[in-house]
Amino acid sequence: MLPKTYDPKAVEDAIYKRWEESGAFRPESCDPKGEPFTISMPPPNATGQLHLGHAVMLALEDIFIRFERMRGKKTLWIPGTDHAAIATENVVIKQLKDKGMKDPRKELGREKLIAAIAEFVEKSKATIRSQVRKMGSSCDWFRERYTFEPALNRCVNEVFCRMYKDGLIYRGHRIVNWDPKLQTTVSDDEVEYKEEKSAFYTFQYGPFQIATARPETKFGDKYVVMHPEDKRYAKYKHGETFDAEWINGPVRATVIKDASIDPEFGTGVMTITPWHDHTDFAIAEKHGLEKEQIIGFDGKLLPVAGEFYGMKIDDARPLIVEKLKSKGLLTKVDENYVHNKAVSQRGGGAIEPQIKLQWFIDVNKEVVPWKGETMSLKQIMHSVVHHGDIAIIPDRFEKTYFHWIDNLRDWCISRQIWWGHRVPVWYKDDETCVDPVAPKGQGWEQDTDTLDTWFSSALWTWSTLIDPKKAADPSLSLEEILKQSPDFQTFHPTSVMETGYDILFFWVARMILMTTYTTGQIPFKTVYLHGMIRTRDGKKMSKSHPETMIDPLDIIPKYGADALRLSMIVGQSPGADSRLYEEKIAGYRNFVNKLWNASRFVLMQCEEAKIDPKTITKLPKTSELSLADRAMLSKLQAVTKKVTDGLTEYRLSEAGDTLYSFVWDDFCDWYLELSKGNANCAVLTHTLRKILQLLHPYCPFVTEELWSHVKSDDAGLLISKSWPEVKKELIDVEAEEAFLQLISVIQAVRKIRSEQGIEPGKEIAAIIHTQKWMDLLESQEAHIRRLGKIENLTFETDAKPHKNAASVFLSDIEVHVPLEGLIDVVAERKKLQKEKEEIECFLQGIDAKLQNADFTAHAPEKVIAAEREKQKANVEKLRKIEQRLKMLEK
RNA sequence: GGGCAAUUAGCUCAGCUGGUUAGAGCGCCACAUUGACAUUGUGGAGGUCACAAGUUCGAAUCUUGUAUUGCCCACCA
Repeated sequence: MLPKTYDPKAVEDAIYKRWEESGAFRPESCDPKGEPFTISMPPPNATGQLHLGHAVMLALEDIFIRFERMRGKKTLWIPGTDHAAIATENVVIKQLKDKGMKDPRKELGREKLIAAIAEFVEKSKATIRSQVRKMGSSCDWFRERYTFEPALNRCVNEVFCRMYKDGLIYRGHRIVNWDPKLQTTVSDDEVEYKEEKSAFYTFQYGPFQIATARPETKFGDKYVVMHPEDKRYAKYKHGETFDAEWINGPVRATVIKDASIDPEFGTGVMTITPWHDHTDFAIAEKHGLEKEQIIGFDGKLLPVAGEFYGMKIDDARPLIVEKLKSKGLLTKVDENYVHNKAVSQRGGGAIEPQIKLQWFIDVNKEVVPWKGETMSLKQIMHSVVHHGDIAIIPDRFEKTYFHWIDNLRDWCISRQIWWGHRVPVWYKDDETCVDPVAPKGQGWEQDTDTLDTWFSSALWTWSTLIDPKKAADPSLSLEEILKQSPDFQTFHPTSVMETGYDILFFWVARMILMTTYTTGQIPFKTVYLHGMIRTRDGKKMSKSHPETMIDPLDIIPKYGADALRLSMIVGQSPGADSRLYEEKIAGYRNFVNKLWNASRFVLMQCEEAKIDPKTITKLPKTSELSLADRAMLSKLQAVTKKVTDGLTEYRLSEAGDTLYSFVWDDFCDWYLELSKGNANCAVLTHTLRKILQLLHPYCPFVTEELWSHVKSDDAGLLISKSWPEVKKELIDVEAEEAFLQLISVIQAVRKIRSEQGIEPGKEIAAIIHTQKWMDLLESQEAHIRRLGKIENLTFETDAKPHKNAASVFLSDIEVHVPLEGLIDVVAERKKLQKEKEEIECFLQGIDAKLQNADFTAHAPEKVIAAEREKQKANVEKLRKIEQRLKMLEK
């Protein structure tokens, strides 16, 4: 016999092991003729622990996969981890520093640091693997991949070189986002803007007033820019020069007219610092102006700063202002100026724009063949979503996606860190060699930069499907490797890419870019974006506030993986943030336990009837079924359809919610209750089995465990069981309707009990006046007695009023419970009066509606018919209430 | 500055293309309790569906505007 309470801790790990050993996670175990269904798991960063974001991702993808697997598709879910270049290098460097090392990069050197990181990553991968298992993820571990493995490196190198040859990758001096703290460039998407209040200074610069928040960049300024239409400065001509006294003495400056200047802002004139500002750089490029570096890559001022040379910019700023002030050049200070400061998403330090020799991907060059046209990478990215090759759920993100593409600049892909795929370019004297493998001969030095981690992640959907052995064969081209990799041929393009909306640009867009370019295929057909999980107050969970964090690893032992999964999926709509807190998880834990006990009940009924549930293989004939049986089986068909449709259309929350209320409200609260006394074990078992099947994608552990107790002998694991089909012959609308009537009678009796304050346990009698439901109710007498706790039950067709009886009027039935002088006539009258008024008011509304010619002309017949029904039922009810009131008058 | 979303019960949220007297979970109140389940059951209280105007026979649902909140993008020297 099952224990009274479900204990997930006791069974989850063993069940997972059984699944894994059965081979059920592998596509090889599926029907070979099944249509492929593939998901590439977004690889968690190999930096440590899984968090709730991963848990959501794993739960959603596991639901997709389990559902499609049960539906007979050849499903493949590839797990993996990401080497997460900057993030991982940071973590390890920090760890080494905590151990007392001052500058790990210098002290260890490239080789040793990489070895240290690799060691850390291996440990971290092991942790992640076990955590992914804890969530119940049914992914194919034999195909686990890693973004920094040799096969991936091969792909990265091949793609890089091909893009270089196509002119899509170039090296150039361009303004980039420099992170002085991490000593590397970062891409535009890795820069965040934080609001900051700072002083805003206005200085005298020759005849002009110029405003700036960053006086420390102004040493090299020798251009003043203004709008060509600005009348205030009409007398100055473009290209004209003037002399000005400046920080370190006199300078000669040139006037530049450019329409990008906002005449309304500040004084309408500014000086520019092309080396350290994106906008200024663009102006300088346009007019062919000189550029000069002011701030070094270490964040300190260069010799151009004169006496301030070598100072950190933050320290120098007040001194520079002081100096200009003493020279009488400071004309105004606004202390409350609010502007956005660029900070590094990774390191958190200030970002300093710098001009640097870097590698870029050109997103505008139209050289890529796509569907018979030659397009730029930007255009392809736009096209595949625009033409519906790729659908984004929810679709509003398509707009965001297009907007991002429109604003996309060339992607800076080189990084000055050591952990990552190294740029496959070699230099020797003046020669440059771009090739996947190192050139032969002495003296070649490989480029010291590594690639943006998203460069390799962008290849994820297809690089994980290539055969690593083929990838190791240098004689094969990338095309040949793809052609000779059966997994790639079978499983690509993948079916669904499920990930958080926060990496739509970082990752999803880049996969589209790189995969269409490399393979000529889209990477996936559907993008499903989930929202962020927030705290109860709607705040972000952050590491800096540990009390706000919910750690899946704390939750799983306490509530079970199933409860956690449900709490993150039900009530959550795609793309929308949701809040998670323990009470919610506990609620689903209760649900899982309810299911457990319902199964226990079924098993007990079978035991009592001396029927082994494992021998039950089919349902009894319809003629042998009770009303409740037929109603239940009928309802089960509707639920099966709704859940199947919901899962097919990615409405997971709705389908989950349907199951939740079906199990709790219909199956447990009514069907099981009605089964007490005369249980039909075959129907009970059948229904429970179907429920377990339908719920399996949502809560795989508990359903698998229960399945082992109720399945038929020849059935294997639930994970490999086929998905329930809708059986039309079991749909029985009449039974469902009759069942509702039965329930309302029982509820009516309960209500009277409650309203009249009838003592608990005290048996009462009820008289039921029926019209058309007479036969039904008589046949259900035992149920009504038991569930309504009624001693005597009388059915009458003529509506003779009973004096000392409380009444409830249903549309077709009225129920009276005779009370021995207990009835409070005044209260009863008041209640009925109120009810009467309500019905009258309601009937007036319906009358008006039905009288309205426009309504009868426009409304669909179904709606009109429903209104008529309502009217009839309520008129009848009203009549009864009036009769009853008259009687009470006496 | 541009864009996207949200606003429904004390809290967290459903409510699909307009059509029963607007729902659920948690919380709250009352009652129940030996045998599936206290991780329970029954009953109940609680809502001018943010506001305003419009379209319609009919609006939580569609349109427009307003307010509040959140997010994304751009960025101003």
